[in-house]
Amino acid sequence: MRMSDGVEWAAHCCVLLAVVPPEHALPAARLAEYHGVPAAYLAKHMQALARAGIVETTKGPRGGYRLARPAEEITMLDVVEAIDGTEPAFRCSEIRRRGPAALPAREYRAKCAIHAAMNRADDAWRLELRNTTIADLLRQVHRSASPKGLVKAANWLQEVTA
Amino acid sequence: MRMSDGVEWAAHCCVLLAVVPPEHALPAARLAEYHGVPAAYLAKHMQALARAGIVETTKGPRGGYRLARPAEEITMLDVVEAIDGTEPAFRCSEIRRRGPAALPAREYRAKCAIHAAMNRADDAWRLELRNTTIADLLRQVHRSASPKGLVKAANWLQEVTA
DNA sequence: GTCCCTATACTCGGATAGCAAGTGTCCGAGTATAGGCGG
DNA sequence: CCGCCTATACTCGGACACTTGCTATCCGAGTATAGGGAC
Repeated sequence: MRMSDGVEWAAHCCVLLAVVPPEHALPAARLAEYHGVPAAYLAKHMQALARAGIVETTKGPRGGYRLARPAEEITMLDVVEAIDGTEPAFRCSEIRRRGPAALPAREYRAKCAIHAAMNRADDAWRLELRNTTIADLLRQVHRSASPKGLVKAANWLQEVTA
Repeated sequence: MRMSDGVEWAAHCCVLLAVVPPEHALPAARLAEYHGVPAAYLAKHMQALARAGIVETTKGPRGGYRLARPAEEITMLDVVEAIDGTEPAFRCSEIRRRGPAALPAREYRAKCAIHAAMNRADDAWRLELRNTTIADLLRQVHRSASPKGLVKAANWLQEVTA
């Protein structure tokens, strides 16, 4: 069970966009440059964020991406679901209804126990992701990152938004 | 992010094996027959369960699989990890260390915030799976399944273990 | 000097190849059993 | 009749094709800007 690498990229991009002044936008090429990832592929994932309403876009010169709402209101779950889809990892194929002990469909009123257990775990996972916002991540980075790194990042931002 | 279908199959097989008398064993072909799935492919997953020490095998006639320990001591997480692997779905590639704002490795003492958030969610997921045992599932099935189905399953079992 | 127009360059967006991992299958190694043979 | 031996058939186990979905890339559609020209 592997999560798409795009989730990591998208999350980092959201954190970076959260520190960009709202009147400015960052194009996909700059986001890719900052994170050292392929620009064309990152663009694909940014599209997914745009479709999900997490970021909004401006075309043309001085255009690019910006957060569509305050970082406090963007959860980790929003980002994960935008990139990876909203479907649970586990898909019950109802194999209990097959084979020699199968019964007519109406006899299966109760949910499959295994399916239910998987759903509980999935819910716990989603709850945890929902409890972390982009703003939380940003605070954490501000608190724990090396001062040198913050300065370097700020300088780079000022250069590209100039 | 898709989980292998084998997890569902393996879980159902464990539940079924939990009701087989300990002195009997069920070959992969019978397990596949009961669940209506391809025998050859199910065998592959049963091998994984055997490697993980969840089931033990007996070769030759009257051989097959049986649980290696009481159903109370086999968790859903055991089964999932046996089939799907123990690695977390999210893999941090440390892209924060790349690009124009990168620093020497020693500057990154704190864990990546995004990585940490993903790990928390992953831990919550695993905790929930660890809290459900095969015995729990079996009890749930006994309680909620249609009586007809239980009888039908019991008859089938008696036939193949005869 | 001011306004308008046009050409430009830059942006996103979706459609298109490539590849890795999961899916599905098969045949060979090993063993408990059942039957036959000898005592 | 009893015990041993052999052949058998049944089991798991790992090695081999195939398909789906993620990875990676490119080119076309649309737009804000900048520059030039007319007034």
